[in-house]
Amino acid sequence: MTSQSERPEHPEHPEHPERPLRADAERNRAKIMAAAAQVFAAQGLEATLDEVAAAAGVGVGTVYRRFPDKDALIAALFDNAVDEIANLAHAAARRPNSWEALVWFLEEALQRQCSNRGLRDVVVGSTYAVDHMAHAKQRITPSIELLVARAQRDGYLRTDVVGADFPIMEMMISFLGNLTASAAPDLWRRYLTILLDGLVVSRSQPSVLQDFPVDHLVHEALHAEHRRARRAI
Amino acid sequence: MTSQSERPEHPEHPEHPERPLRADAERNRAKIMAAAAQVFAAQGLEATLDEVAAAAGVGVGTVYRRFPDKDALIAALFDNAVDEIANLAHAAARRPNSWEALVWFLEEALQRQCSNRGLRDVVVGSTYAVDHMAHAKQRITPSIELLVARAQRDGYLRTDVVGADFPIMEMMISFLGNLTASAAPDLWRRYLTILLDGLVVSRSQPSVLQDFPVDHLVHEALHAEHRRARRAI
DNA sequence: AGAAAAACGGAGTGCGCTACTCCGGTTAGA
DNA sequence: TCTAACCGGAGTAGCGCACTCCGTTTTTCT
Repeated sequence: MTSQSERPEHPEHPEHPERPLRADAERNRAKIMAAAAQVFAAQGLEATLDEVAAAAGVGVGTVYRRFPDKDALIAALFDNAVDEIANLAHAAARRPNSWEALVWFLEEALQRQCSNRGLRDVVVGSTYAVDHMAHAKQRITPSIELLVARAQRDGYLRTDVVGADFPIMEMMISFLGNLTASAAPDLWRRYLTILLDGLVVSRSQPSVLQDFPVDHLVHEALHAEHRRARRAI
Repeated sequence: MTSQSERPEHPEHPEHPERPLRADAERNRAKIMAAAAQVFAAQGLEATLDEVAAAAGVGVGTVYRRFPDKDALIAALFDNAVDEIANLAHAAARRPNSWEALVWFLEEALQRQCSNRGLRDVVVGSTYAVDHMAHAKQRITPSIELLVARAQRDGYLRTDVVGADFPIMEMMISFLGNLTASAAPDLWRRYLTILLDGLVVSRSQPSVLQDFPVDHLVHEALHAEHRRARRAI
């Protein structure tokens, strides 16, 4: 990511990024990235950098020594996540059956999105990593377009949907996934199945739906969510 | 709503709520409710009571004179919204065709939910009106259960879903609805159609999908959302 | 080993934001 | 006309969090 605005020289982010970090610094950098991924995935972007530092076992100062600000850290994580999903799309494209390729991609991508609240926050309205979104879109869109076109050509997928419908449906489902992540990490699959049953051209009977104690789970999930918001106990 | 915890006597909320308000006070109360409904629906519960007051054309003091705190105002609005949806469910139950009844209910309920961000905030994790949720659930659940059971009995609705699936699917869709409310207030209908195509027992071809310039709209919607979050311009 | 450079920790700071209060002025209604 | 009820909105209090600063520790180089 090239710095598009000449950032005022931060004392501890020298103009020679080539010089390798000291061993302990590099170790800490890795610990920070891992911890941040964990914390932001679990709590979303409102998580404090203090929390991230604590999870990484370092001080906040150390975090700020590696990343100029919260946004930079989040942007780095976001780029990683985008990479991963872009790779999934490519991998899917190499599958023989075009319907299974599409389904496989959706399942894999959603597995990531549903367990990553931070990802949702970036996509949906946070102020973080705003300028990385466009790049992510460019990166992923064409692959999805391809998967969709093939599934339609082969007569599996209804022809009145377009590539752009898929990110939307993914957002819908991953929203639910985030909500129920703690109570029932796989509940979203139930609704993906229903949605897929709505996306095939025709069918004579429903696909099998994974069973869940739905009523109970919803109660649990919302309760957990309310506790989360209350920020204590 | 009975006050379940003996609230310390607020000077301006006397113990005789029977005494009618003065004419201007009553007028203002109505203006506040209307403005609050509007503002919270549009912006969600993070909207300030200052904003509500401004929209109502009164001072903040006036708002606090009628409602002990923000939570009370929100709770009152929430109860209204729940009433409305409960009535929809009852009305739906009186329709002759059980499938059309279910579809009608979903469309009407979602129309409300999709244009009301505050409603979502209450349901999903806000700290406001927490204790009103249980009541709302009791109020609405049985009616939905009935609509579902009938549609299943008549062979329209797949039998592996349960009543509790519907609030979940509604949440999924209304999440999207809130997101795209400004850019394309009806986009959610597209995905409801697909979902419904996944909920019928069988079908030989897809239902007609309302057409949208989806790619463009998503871009718009997310952009708008990011601006909203930035809180300026 | 010893010195210089690099990195560390985490208490502290500043700031923005918002729920709520307070009181001098205004209005309804008898 | 008189007073109790009501109004407005500037001000307050307090929190939460991004970020800084500096005394201390660790690495690395000769």
